[in-house]
Amino acid sequence: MSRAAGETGVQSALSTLRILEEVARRQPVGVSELARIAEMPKSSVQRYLATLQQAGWLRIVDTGRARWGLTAKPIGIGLRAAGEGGLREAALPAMRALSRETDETVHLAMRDENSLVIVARRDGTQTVRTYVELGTIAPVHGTASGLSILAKLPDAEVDAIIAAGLAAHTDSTIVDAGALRAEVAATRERGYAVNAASWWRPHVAAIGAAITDRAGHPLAAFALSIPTVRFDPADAPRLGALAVAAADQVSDLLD
Amino acid sequence: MSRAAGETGVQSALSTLRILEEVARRQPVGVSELARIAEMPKSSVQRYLATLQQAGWLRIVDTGRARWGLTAKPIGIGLRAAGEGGLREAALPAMRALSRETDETVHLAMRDENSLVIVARRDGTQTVRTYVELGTIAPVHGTASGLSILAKLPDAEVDAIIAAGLAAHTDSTIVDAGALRAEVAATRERGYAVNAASWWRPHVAAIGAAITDRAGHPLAAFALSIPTVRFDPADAPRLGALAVAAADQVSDLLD
DNA sequence: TCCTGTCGTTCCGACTGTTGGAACGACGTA
DNA sequence: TACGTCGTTCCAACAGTCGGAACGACAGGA
Repeated sequence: MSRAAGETGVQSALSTLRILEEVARRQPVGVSELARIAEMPKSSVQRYLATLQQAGWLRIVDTGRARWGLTAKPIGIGLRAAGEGGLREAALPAMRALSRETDETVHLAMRDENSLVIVARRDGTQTVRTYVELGTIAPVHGTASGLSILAKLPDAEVDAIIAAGLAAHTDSTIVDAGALRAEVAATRERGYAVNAASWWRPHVAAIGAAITDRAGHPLAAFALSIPTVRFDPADAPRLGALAVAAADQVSDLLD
Repeated sequence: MSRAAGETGVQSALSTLRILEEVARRQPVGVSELARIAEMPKSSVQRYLATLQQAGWLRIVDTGRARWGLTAKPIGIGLRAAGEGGLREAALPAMRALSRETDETVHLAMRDENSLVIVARRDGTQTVRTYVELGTIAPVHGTASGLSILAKLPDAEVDAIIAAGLAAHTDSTIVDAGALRAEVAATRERGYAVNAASWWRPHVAAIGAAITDRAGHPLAAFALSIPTVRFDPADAPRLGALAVAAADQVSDLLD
């Protein structure tokens, strides 16, 4: 049951969690809209909302029209998932500095198995900027952050991720095992990762540098996220060096 | 259904959420321990865990002995609950400074209806310190943070909170409506709140100062958390002034 | 002004998904 | 060796969930 990957599972609980996530993404939001989005009967959604309210996760934000939103309970859960240790806290000053030095948007992405979660963002001042919502989950094999992390992993782990499958997100996502290994090798040589081809999101290029713990295991990464229209490959070495310096600085801070 | 406060609700979903919270608090943790804590049959807990795994919230951290822990998904949800706006981010530097100036532990608590959530902590260097786990939910009427917030609310809202009930947490928690109103008045006069009597947790005194938005509505509060054995009421004015200054500084930073 | 579409909410019978006791092999300890 | 506890699996009986249908309230257009 635990490994069949999509077999059994308490249906009503899955639906309820689905609604919770949808509310988190769209709050404040009403019953009918949720029912449409999740493709569930309105009455079922209503019941799930009441359940989540009873559990203390949601509440009605706007009593007039019954718009639902999150309570503070998820904050506590989220903080524990992020680890009290506070990689995020440790990284924020360096992020700010990196953003100022480069005048570009900086993302902090934490690794979670085969995916990344964007946990912090710092915008540059450019008139054209990239945008990613915090909490977004991104693929390791399709982002500069992810590649900078792969580059610091032993080959066995890289192979495990390849074995798990390389999903395409744009026309240029690297889906070939050999091509990905080559890119990892190139990243190792450079010290930073370059995504000039919009692997994940259209029109977005990026430069990534990994943050590691004492043992050299990659935990997270900084990414400079730049619209392709403004991205000049000639700048990559300069930006890469800055990103690596910022990431190393954070790495040194960690216990 | 939505207001009966503890009536209907999808049982299995409630149980599943319960397990999720328990895992968050005690990770890494195993099936049997969870079953004991939550007082549920082991097989049910196992099913809930599988469900949460399927939904992407949990995963087995230690495959050898099947210890469960959180994935990164809750981070995203938690970030949204905290508000991308980033009160937390805005407050961190001021917290650090306040902690250094006073050499005491500083907490940042966000208001959520009638309760507070501790969302950040900064320790002082003292040999005896107070400890609160991040994500902990605290009562508004029983903490210095809470009182500093109440003091910035209109009387009608204070009355609403009184009407909701004043639960006792220690012998000295303020449970009398009149006494609470008096304490609110005293806090308004002072500008900061003082909990010298361990209202909430035994042996813990505190000084609280509220953070407000542009309109003057209190959103959160700083608290200097000090073991009663070391707390000197004569220090309160000095510490209070520092806390208020730090809180005001953050208030000014918000949009 | 009436009408129509959509909102949030409530109800209840049919039925399906959930429940939890029991039993398993593996492991660690006395 | 024997015992306790661990995580895991199975399945029949049942309790809980499901979702269509209908409600009053509201907003906008004809």
